[in-house]
Amino acid sequence: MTTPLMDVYRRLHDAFGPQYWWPGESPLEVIVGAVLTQNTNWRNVDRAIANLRAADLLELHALSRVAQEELAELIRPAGYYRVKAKRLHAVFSFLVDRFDGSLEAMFATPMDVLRQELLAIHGVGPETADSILLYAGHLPSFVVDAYTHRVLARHGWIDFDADYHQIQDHFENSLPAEVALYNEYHALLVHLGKHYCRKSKPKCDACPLNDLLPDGGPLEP
DNA sequence: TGCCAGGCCGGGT
DNA sequence: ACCCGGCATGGC
Repeated sequence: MTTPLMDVYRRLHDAFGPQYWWPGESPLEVIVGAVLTQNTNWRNVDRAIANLRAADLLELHALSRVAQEELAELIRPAGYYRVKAKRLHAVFSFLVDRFDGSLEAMFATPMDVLRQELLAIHGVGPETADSILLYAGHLPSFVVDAYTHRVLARHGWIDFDADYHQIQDHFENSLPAEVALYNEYHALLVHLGKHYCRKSKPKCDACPLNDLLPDGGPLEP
């Protein structure tokens, strides 16, 4: 079976190749990155994570013990550093209290149940929860972000006012529930968004999806 | 220089 | 049920 979104995936994969997202990083590091990258450039997040690594803090029990102000200073390059320090601590407390610090135990719980539990953590919204499920837990939850929304809306495949779960359902109903596919697809959409679908750039000549635009070019914004 | 980046929360209408 | 401001650093 083939669907328009499968075709789009093939186009993106042919054009950009595999993205190797979050390769070789520990699940914990992925979780930390998922919080730090909220509305933030990955380059800044990388600096913050490098600080944590240099401080020998990329380990749950060390992280859950470090003072929030100290954590805040270390993650400063990632921006919003005070709120993110709070959010990270909320996540660490959850991992320790609910699963005794075992990520393996956490990801063994049924995905839909776990997703609801993650969403209940202060500072974890749908994209962060789905990123944790997919990229740290290797569970098939499709990640939607601002780029996903913009790319699909500009092409007329969804309404501009479609909400997170409408967009997620659109993907999950159009694709086989495969972790590798979800992983690669989201990463490819981010790549496309960064290079060809910026807010300030409604159209780009080299965009591999140009011939899929509606007549008259991309719908604004 | 202003705008943007792999969101989310809380308060006001 | 929306809508909007706050949160903050760094790159182009």
